[in-house]
Amino acid sequence: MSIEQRLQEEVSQAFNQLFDFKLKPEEVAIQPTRKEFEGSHTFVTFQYLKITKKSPEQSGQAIGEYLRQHSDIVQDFNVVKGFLNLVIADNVWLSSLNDLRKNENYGQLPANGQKVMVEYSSPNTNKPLHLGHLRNNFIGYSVSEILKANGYEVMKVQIVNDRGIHICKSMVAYEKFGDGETPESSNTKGDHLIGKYYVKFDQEYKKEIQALVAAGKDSETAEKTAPILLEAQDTLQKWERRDQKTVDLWKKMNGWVYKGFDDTYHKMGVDFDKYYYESDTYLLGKDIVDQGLSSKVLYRNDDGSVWIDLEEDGLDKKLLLRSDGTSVYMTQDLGTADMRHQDYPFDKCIYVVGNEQDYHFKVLFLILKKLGKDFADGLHHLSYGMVDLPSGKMKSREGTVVDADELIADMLETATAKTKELGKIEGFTTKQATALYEVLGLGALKYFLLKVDPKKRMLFNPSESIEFQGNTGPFIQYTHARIAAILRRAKELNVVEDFNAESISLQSPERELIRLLSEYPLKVREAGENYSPSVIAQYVYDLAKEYNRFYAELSIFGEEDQNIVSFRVALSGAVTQVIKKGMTLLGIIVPERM
RNA sequence: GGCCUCGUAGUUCAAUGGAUAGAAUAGGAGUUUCCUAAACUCUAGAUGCAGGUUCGAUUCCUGCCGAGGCUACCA
Repeated sequence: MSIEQRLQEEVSQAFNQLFDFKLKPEEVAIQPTRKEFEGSHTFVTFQYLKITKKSPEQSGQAIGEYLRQHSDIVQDFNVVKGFLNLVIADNVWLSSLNDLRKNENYGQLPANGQKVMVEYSSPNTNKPLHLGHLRNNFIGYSVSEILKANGYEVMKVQIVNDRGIHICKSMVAYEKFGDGETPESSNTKGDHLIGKYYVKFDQEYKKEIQALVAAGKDSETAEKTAPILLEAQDTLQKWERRDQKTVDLWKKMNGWVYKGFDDTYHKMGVDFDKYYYESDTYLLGKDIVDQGLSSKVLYRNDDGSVWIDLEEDGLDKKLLLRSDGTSVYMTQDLGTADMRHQDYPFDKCIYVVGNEQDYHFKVLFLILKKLGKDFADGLHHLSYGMVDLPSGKMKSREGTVVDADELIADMLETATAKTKELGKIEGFTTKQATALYEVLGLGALKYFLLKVDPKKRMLFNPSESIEFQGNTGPFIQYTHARIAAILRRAKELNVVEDFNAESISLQSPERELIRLLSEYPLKVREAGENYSPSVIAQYVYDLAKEYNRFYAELSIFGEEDQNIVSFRVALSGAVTQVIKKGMTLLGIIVPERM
């Protein structure tokens, strides 16, 4: 049982004894004590005054007095206004350190028998990945790891948007201007090559529009009738008719893109258990629409189109089948959700998708619920905010995107330069040094994107956002490497990590470190409940920061008392383990030296 | 227009309705015969505006101002 839980029990007993009131232990609100007061746990009395029928101060005093006399773990207390600050005995801290040290699975909750599907990444195949995708992928991967730590069985999937007008645009431009170029012939990553033709399409399209306008057409007509656009639409129709030549080209070009994506995913350190392809799923959902019609959840218009009316729920009417009987995005998503639930009978399914689709998912989930799908309650849209640039939103057509591959390469370069400048790679082989640069560059990038609450929009300034000092990935990695050095030295000196708790009186950074360590499982749970890697990121930073304070203030091997040396080495070992676990949840590797 | 987010130090981010609103960075001042200075210490600096609910509001409610998003028989 954690210290917090024990306190809840004891406060509950105090209420029973002092005020003859049955307060459930889980209803006892304990919060961390602010730095400037003595103690580690604080019980706030205000909300219980109706029960105690005393002033805040008197209530705190009474409960504090009771705990000091009857509690096994409370050594002392003080009351400031209505806040009862509790001081936990050192031996309690020390034994809790020993408990968590011995627990290899510390922070890993037991399996809860529930299955979760996490969908993330899900790119279009007409252009390379960009900064927004990086945030998506890092969040998706990290949330999957966090859910595993919370006892879920996790299936990571993505649905590749491999068909549609966008890829046809690249295809048309490639046929017109490609001249047989391949990734090999031009030494270009496949996804970048396709992206090049997507941009080319847009340039030609704009030229044609201008020409048409110059010839006297109004701009709206020009936009709709530009020959190259008609060609793209024609290509889409040929694709849907399974025209062999079109399908062959489509396969070839998508193949190039997948190779490029795989390369980027590999560099990013993310992976998937299963891929879905929209070319396989875009026709799904019609049978669900039929069911919906017969159960009268949906209705058919005079022109034959099928709709659902969500106005009672404060939303609009939504189209589900066009008048010509073809489906729309929503239809396909209905079908896909149903199919995925059959593939993998999940209890929860998390869609990691940007917040511009908030409305879409609200509608999707509501329709599934109205159609009586029992899995609808387990669906969750993990809606994350856009990554903005100082110039505003990224727009691929305006060339203001930050390319994922380029950014990763930049990070590596910066990490390399920084490391060399600090002269930190003495004794490293070239291979080790390269590996370290990757770990640091990627760590900085991932931490930067994950430390912010996913829900919030965030700003990325290419020239100054990624730092290696302060609240950053490398700061935490550095702390880990420092501790690793301590542990290596301890091994050389044959320091045993077992210590005698009786004779140790804790210094404040030591007590604070153990307190932080004991919070870790709570943070894992909080991160899981909120689908928020940022909870872990902030926590690991706090832990690393506190360790550095400890490191600066107290000597480990300079201490004469060998028992204290053992204790400090043991504490360091526990800190490094938790840092590593936490960073692993974020998908960030921590180095042994740097 | 309607609907949904969001406004916190110069800047980028924190804060289950709790105490004197935390960090980082940029600024100022320091720390290395001592386990890695990518570190540590000190200093200065913020809740858009106006009301309301509450013992207590950055947090909840209303209005205003400002930023962004959604509002396709596109995906």
